[in-house]
Amino acid sequence: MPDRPESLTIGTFAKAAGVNVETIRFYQRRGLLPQPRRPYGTITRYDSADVARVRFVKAAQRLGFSLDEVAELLRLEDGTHCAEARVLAERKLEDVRGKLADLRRIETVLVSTVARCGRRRNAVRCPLIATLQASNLQ
Amino acid sequence: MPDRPESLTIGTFAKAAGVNVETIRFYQRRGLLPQPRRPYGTITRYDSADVARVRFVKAAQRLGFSLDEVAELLRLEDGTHCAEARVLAERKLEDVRGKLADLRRIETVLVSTVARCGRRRNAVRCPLIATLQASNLQ
DNA sequence: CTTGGCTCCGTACTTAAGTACAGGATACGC
DNA sequence: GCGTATCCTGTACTTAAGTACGGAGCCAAG
Ligand SMILES: [Zn+2]
Ligand SMILES: [Zn+2]
Ligand SMILES: [Zn+2]
Ligand SMILES: [Zn+2]
Repeated sequence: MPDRPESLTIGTFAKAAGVNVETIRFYQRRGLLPQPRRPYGTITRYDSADVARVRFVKAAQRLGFSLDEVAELLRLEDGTHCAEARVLAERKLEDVRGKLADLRRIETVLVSTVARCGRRRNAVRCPLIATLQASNLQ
Repeated sequence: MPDRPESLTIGTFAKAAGVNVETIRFYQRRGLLPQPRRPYGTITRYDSADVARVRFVKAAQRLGFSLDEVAELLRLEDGTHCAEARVLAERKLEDVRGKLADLRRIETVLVSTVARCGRRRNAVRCPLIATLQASNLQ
């Protein structure tokens, strides 16, 4: 990472991290990034460590961690709390598997619902709508 | 459905539909249920058709339709627009399959991440955290 | 040394799907 | 005919993850 240290204004920082400025400020308010402690009347500078931190947040988000959960992960950032980090990841894996099960069930119902639709033998009404109205869906 | 017609107050209606009163009013504001056109100073009564309508909303929601989408489905409620209903359902099925693919990818990454965690050979740091920091996750 | 573009900070708005509540009217049981 | 349960209406709050904006302040180029 050839990066001049302490050289980024918030705008270039945001661009480098692939988010926009408002998101940076939002993360500062949320404690995901340190508050900009400026001696008042100065412009804060950021470096590649800050960029890495935002990338960390985004990577964890892509795995389904909420910002609160990411904050927890960041507290373990020094990497000396393997057990705690593992618990968080395993819990998230359970979440993901739960959602997968829900979606598979929904997929099945939708497939059969679509199949019934358009296949109306001698019915006047759309069987898809009728099915929803009958509410015989789990 | 042995149900005295036009007999339900909003409270019993809500109970019968399995939602609470505020939700009924919310649906009225959102146009999912008709506005209570009362001759002023009277209490609106509801019947089993209203209950069925709320159940329809809930059934569609369980399949992942948003309230806006449910409103669209309700516009097709007479069942004479089979093609339109089918398009909506097929679009939703695509949504669901997209989400499934995302979650399967996330599951894979989480499984390997958890596996790396705790299995730190001669590293000082937790490999799970290190992985997130490296941001080498799709 | 001015001008235009960033930056800073605080506040308010956004979406979705409700939930909560205040203040007043009405209906029902006894 | 009184108490209270229920209703009606409107407004504001909730969560999550931002987005938008307004008024200053700072800074660098010309
Ligand atoms: Zn620890
Ligand atoms: Zn049509
Ligand atoms: Zn159909
Ligand atoms: Zn670990």
